[in-house]
Amino acid sequence: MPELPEVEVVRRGLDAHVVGRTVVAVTVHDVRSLKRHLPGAADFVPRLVGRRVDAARRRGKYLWLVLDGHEALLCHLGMSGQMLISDADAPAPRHLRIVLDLDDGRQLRFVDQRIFGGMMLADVDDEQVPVTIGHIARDPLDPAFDRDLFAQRLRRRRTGVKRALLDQTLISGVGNIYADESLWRVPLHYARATENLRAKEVDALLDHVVDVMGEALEQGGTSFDALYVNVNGQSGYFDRSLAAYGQEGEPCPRCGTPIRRDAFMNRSSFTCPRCQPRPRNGRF
DNA sequence: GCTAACACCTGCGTGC
DNA sequence: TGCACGCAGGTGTTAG
Repeated sequence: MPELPEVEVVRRGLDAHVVGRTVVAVTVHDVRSLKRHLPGAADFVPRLVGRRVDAARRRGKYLWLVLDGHEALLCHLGMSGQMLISDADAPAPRHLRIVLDLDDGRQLRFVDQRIFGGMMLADVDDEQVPVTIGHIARDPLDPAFDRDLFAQRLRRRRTGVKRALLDQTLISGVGNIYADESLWRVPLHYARATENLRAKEVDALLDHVVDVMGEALEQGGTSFDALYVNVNGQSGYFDRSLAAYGQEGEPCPRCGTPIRRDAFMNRSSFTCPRCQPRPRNGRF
């Protein structure tokens, strides 16, 4: 499931293989991957053909290729999206949705099993950020990320700390995996009320978010199956380092208590019941 | 304005 | 063997 480190691995691959190339043809195999491009494939294809890719950029889990002119090809990988660089004659993978033929004879292929991701063309602002993601907050690996502003906004919220971490308008790039890992490291229970968090706890939480994502990035991201891969189709190794996420019943690496799984926001939360006790007045 | 619930979507694993 | 169902979860929309 691509979160910030996985998306950054893909961005680096695009930076190496796609920047400087020109799109010579576009094939849309499944229009559902263009559901955020409201004018549809009939508009998407001719607008993209002939465009040169000037840069590969990212904010949180959003990824975009800056095109010549004031436009970008914006992409979100959703839960199962992949951006693969392939030779044009390589066999088409299952769930191939969109293909960009490049001027070096290779293809940029968008593969997405569950179709939660997609592509769209968008205008960019003066900082070359697509205007359609103007509401997405900066991510904690962004040099311009403002820690004080984040802490201020977090403590104004009236919700649980994990719910806030997953809110991309407050802080971007954090998904279920890294939220659970960061909270385990502090340690904090996911239901701790944001308004009761102490400044030191917010500070520690941010430090751990940055650390856990940095470590994941060094290991090429997290992979539980073949769904997350870099542009060359290779998986990362960070799943071998997870302390809490997906470890139900396994001993907590800190105290040995079995990790517990709770239903949370139609998904799962993993905590150590001893290190991360449930708060009395928690918010879910 | 803020928060929470829900729909979207497919493949895999499990139980019957 | 085949079917039904639950689960995985990021984002946008809608309701309160």
